[in-house]
Amino acid sequence: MDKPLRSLSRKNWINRALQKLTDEGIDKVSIAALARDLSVTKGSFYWHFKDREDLLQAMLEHWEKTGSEVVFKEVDRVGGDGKRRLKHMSGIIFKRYGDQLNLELALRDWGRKDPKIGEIIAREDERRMDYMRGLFGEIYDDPKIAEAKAWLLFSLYVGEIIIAAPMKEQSREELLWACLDSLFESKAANS
Amino acid sequence: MDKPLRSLSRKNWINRALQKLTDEGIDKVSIAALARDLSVTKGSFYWHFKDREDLLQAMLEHWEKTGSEVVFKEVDRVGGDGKRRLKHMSGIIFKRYGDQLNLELALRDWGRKDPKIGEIIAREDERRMDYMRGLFGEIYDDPKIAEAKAWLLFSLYVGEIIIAAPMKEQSREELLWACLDSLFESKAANS
DNA sequence: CCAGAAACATACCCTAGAGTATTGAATTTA
DNA sequence: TAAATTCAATACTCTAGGGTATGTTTCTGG
Repeated sequence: MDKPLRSLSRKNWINRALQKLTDEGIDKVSIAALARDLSVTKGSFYWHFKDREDLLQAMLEHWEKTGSEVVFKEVDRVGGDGKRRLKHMSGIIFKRYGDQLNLELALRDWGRKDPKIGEIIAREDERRMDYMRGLFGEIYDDPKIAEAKAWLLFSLYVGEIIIAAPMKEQSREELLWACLDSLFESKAANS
Repeated sequence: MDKPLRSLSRKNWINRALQKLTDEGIDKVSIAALARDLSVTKGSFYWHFKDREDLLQAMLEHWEKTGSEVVFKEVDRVGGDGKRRLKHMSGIIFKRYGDQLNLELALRDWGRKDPKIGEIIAREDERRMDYMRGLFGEIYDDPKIAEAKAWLLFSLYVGEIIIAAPMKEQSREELLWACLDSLFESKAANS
């Protein structure tokens, strides 16, 4: 099925580039450095890609395809009420590890520097918020409360990536679930 | 009081550099670019600084001096119980705007690339978490709950900076305060 | 008014990286 | 087997940036 290993494919380049983006940020995603990593010369790169922009575009497309849409689909497939789906989704998110989280961060940082990328990230974020706001809407009558809860959960997702402080009272898993539970304890709940 | 404007000071360079860091990330903090911005040549830079490392160090020191310690001092000065201090602190944080938040983000991104910077950020984060955990400890008996609440609040602080989705049910201020209120509504509260 | 220092300019070297054009080798395909 | 296609190497150009060495101006105190 796979193409012979002796020759590289676009996908090889994209994967390496995503790794570099994860590790060192978008500015360090240089053709020269990638070529060194892949033990080839730039001649190969310019066969597979028009220019650097072409590569960056391809990286984005790859990310969008493996984004949150996949998670939503899976959560909806299993089903359940709002609370159940939120817990299901959080379980998936909490299971993500190192590189996956760092890629998310590196992309967001890229988005802050480049407005074009920023818009893509923003659309993705809006989809996520819409989804979570909808689920919390099943739990809380007040749409303002539902939005606040959704925002807190979203913040929890991204906060974990960015906060560098150690947990002192419990493990990471324990803490995240305690945070989630905290979001379901409210006088304003209607179900 | 001020030195004559015709000649630049270290502080001028540092400020410009922090601005560049905020706007375009640490990789774009180049001596050449800063010199262009300041309408001088590199000759000036190397009078005020030994090399680029010297500048980056100076930028960090400036940030550490204007960090969270200032906020803690102010909150403790006004005083009150845990809940009151947390609200007071949040009021200060929520008032921060554009550049100040983006600098925070840019620094964290820098910290992810450079382990030495990462450690400085981590120490700062730990101080912040310790402070908030202590205050929530006044409200919740269970230290695990207190830590979770502190983590959620910290996540809210940083989440606001990074999440690009628009609020749809309320203004930014309303939402943030609704989030904060949500953190104080718990069956496990003891006061 | 002049010596020295402070602040900057000029001119240079060196490296990294984007991009192009041409060439060369391996594989397919006819 | 010969030709075409695929993939990569080589050899260049051009620009940006770090760093150094040295020249030039402007300010300041004696």
